[in-house]
Amino acid sequence: MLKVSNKEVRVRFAPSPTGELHVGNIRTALFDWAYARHTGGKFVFRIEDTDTERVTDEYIQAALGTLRWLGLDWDEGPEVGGPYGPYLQSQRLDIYAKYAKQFLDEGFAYHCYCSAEELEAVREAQRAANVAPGYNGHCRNLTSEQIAAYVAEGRKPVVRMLMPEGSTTFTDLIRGEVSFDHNFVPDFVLVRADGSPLYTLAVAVDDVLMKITHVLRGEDLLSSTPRQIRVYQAMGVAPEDYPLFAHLPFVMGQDNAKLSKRNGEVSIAWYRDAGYLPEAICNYLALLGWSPGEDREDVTMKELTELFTVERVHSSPARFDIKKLEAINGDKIRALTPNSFFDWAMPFLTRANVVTGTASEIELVKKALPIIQERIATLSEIPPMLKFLFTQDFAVESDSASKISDEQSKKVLQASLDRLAGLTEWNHAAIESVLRAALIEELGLKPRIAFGAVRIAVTGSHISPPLFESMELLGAAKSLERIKAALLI
RNA sequence: GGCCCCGUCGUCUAGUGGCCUAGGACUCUGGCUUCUCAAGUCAGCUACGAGGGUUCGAAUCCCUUCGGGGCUACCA
Repeated sequence: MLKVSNKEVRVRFAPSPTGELHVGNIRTALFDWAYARHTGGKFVFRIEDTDTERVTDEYIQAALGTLRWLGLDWDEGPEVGGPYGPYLQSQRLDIYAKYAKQFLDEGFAYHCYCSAEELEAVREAQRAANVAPGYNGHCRNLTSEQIAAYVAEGRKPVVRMLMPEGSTTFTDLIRGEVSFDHNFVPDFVLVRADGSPLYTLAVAVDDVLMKITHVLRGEDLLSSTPRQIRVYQAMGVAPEDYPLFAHLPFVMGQDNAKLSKRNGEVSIAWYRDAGYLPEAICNYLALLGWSPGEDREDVTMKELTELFTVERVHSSPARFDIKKLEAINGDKIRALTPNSFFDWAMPFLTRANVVTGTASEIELVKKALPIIQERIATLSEIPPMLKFLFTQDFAVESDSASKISDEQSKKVLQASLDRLAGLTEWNHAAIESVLRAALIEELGLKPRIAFGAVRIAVTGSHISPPLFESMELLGAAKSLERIKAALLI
């Protein structure tokens, strides 16, 4: 039975930045963060960079930037420090070395001189014999003569943990009791031949030293848990002080399985550049493997911290569906205040070279944003939608041009031009009223036909923000000029 | 192959023995609204993987089976 503890909750997110963080990583980070905030505990951010071959400083920086952008603030970790630092494993090598030596001295681990080739041969044989694969314990009880011989050969040993007979059983907060027979948990390597530590050592040592109380991580680490627990035992940690484990279900790609570049495994930076809001990404990701219940789906970051519990995380994997993310993003955009929508929009407009940022442009942007706020799902749709208001070299889109080259369109445009030219007050209500009179009543046309032609002439496309508002914002001079020009198409 | 995890509409999920002729959301289809596109709104399609039990009663408990996934590294 789980013991109720009144210790302060300490949760860690400990990625190994061998690439940019993707939605799966972030979902884990989000749950870690939400759980820490929900319980009033600490959110610890640790970098697992023991794999020096694959982890790069660039990826580490990107990881920090991603969490910050998403609003997942950490209480301890890189840049902010904390009482149990350093929080980069590459800076804790002496600590791991100390424990490795201690395990060796106390008989929990031993030197293994087997070469990669020998190990591979053993695995081959095991596969062929159809028995459980894993280290065969060859170096467990080497005599001093054997050791001397290996050393003489120039072999450098790894440090290998000795898994005793028996089994390891623990209670996963999401999956219940899980048990592994040690026959299927072979002796594992703690320290490489070059003296550098492996994840298996570092993760367990750090979780203990950093006083981590809850380990919420991906399901792929479920089967490494017995190894981690063995390290706790070697460290002399009492069972009641082991962290509690909760293995989160996978986030999988659109179609079948595994996240890939094609479906979801793209960096969060990609989503940022594509115009997704942090709140939307977090809200959507929160729904992958968790739900607030009561037919609710829309949650703010604050609500997430209030509602999130591991009890409501379920055990089956979830498919990443960008369509739903998009829908949620649209909802979040619509919920933005005018000021904050403006703040989000400007970088997209400048990056797309639609505006440069002059005072007059900003004024126009502020007037234009309200008419498009409810018609977009991502911020990247803003530039193409507002381009017609700012462009210096206006031209009707080629596929729309053909729709206004017929006789009827010419009549519509000419009539519009005549009436609009006489307009003394240039505002959307006035524009609408004269155009309705001229096109709908006098020419007897259907609104969609009549206004469609004007829309193409003025905005350059058959899809645009509301026509009359668009014309008001464009101004009389440009609007008339464009209609005139369209007459010549 | 072995070990471990998982299995409700196409997708995310609600559901912890009777409230379930299974609810919500996204997608899709159709309608309304309508100056286009959206938004809004109404309706529709579609699910408890299968087979056995237990029980008055099962999506919910048990067993088997099938299917999916993970691990099986001097990666994490």
